[in-house]
Amino acid sequence: MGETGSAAEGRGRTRIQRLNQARLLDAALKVFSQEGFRAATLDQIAAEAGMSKPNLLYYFASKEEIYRAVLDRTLDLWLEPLRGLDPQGDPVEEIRAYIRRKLEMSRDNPQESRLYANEILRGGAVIMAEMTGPLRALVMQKAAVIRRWIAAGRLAPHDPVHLIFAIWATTQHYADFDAQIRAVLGEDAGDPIEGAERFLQQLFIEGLRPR
Amino acid sequence: MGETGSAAEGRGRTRIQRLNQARLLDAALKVFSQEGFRAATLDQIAAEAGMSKPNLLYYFASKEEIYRAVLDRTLDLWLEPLRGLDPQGDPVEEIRAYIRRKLEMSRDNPQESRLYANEILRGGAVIMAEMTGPLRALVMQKAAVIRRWIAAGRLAPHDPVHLIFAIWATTQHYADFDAQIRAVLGEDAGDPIEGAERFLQQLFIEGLRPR
DNA sequence: GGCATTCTTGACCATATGGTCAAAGACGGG
DNA sequence: CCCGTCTTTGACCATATGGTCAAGAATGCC
Repeated sequence: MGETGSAAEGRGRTRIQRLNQARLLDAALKVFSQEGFRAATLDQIAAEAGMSKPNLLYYFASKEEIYRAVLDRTLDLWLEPLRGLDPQGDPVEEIRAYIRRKLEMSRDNPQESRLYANEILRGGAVIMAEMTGPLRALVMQKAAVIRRWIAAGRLAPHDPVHLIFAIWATTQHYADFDAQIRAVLGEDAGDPIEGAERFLQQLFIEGLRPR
Repeated sequence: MGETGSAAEGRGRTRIQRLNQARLLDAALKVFSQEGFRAATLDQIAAEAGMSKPNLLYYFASKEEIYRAVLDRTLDLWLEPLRGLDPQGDPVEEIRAYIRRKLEMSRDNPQESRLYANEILRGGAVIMAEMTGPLRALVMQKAAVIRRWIAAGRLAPHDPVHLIFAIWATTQHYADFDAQIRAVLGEDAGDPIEGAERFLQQLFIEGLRPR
């Protein structure tokens, strides 16, 4: 008897299950990231995945379940760049590398970024537990690393948590506010993220004051 | 004969019209900013304004019309801080003041910020004209000012448009991602924006490199 | 105080949407 | 190639939602 897909992705038992769950999660990411939870419809997601709505509901028991599944799948990807901040590395170089990784993420996975933006704008009820749990813990851990760097005089004194917020804000901005950035920059201008990389590296390290 | 409110706000002819249109726009701001266009419902907005749905539709002919009215009303407010960047002022002090004004905006008008974030996440079709028109023009004008400051050696050389993006991103982040910020900081910590002000002023001006 | 105009809303409509169900169709081990 | 299991979907249901309408309630000018 089928436990009708109440388990998330990797747990599909048969080949067809794994394939279709993956197709559905991709489709759901696309739709949820553009529309947000409430405005997205199961018909849209099913159509995007090339199947019928009842078939979607065969794999995921409800709209909320597939939404949670997409969010879960994305969370790890989302924390990875910060995890890579190496306490043993050179502080300035580590921050540079973190900014670079986050910008790559905005370029290669803008949908994931918008999915989170949508969720958090709505209040983030669905992922509140991840935020006050693993996310908060990781931020605190890396903030401690940065504080040690500062204490050793290898970084100017700044609040490390707000520093992390600033890196999130500036890098994710290029995914979340893409429409505005293209409108302001004009269509002709090349990839905004290339300019962003140069600019952010310099701003974060050197600041605006002339020397 | 009633032209049934097809005009936006200030144009209400009678006292009751002005009052009710204002009440509806406030309610609409609240609901649209939290839910986004599609997920918001007219019933919600009407209830929030303390009246019936047909009465809402007496003042605004459709959901899209009240949505546009809210967006329009907010746009000016939104551009004001950048308009205040004074070409005659001291460059570092002007940037500082701009960051301060934008942070105040995030603290005092977070709903407006989220309204825009929602709209732009969806692709910004409704305000595309404002973005490629007035917004783009203002950004280009102020970018020219910043470029002159740089040419005069009064600011370190940076791409001025990306600088404006970075200020938008970091300051609006505290309104748009409020839920995440509070989750990471914990409930106890005071007003996040106070810490943000100190941090951003320092980051933008001095950067991270120790000296 | 009476009347035209402006406001307000209960009842209603068409459509969209999350979700159910039963029956048909594809798969795969024996 | 047969049969039990897994997939798939058309038809359907209850509810929500944007919007209409006609009639009643205020309002304000004369």
